[in-house]
Amino acid sequence: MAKAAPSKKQDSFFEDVWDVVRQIPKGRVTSYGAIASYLGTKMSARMVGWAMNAAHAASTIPAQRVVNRIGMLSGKAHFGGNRMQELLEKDGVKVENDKVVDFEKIKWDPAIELAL
DNA sequence: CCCCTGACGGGCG
DNA sequence: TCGCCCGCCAGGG
Repeated sequence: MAKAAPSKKQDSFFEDVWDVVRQIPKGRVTSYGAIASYLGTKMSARMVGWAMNAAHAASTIPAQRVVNRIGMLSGKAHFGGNRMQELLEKDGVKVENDKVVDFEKIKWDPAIELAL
């Protein structure tokens, strides 16, 4: 329906966040802050989490690969039960006590990986 | 229009 | 080293 919008204004950085999350390789994880920093909103990691909330509704977004800075499955509750952990383990990511094992080792930083 | 909450992060005590 | 508080941005009541 021809919304005739002069410019979509990128639909906010939400799509940008999803695009980054979609590029996260299997077996790798990243943090909200890393994505926020890559987008330039490093001070507002919360917004990344907010985008994830919308991403969950859209599906097709491996939001389970996005955890907080300590590698804890902070958004696990939003997946329902231990769905997030199961998805991560299926990706080859070991999770223990709601936390990613060797998080620092498998951490995927978009500011570095996508900088290439 | 004002107030509160939220999947975070960093600083200070 | 652990714990508490403030800051950012946007949506909902």
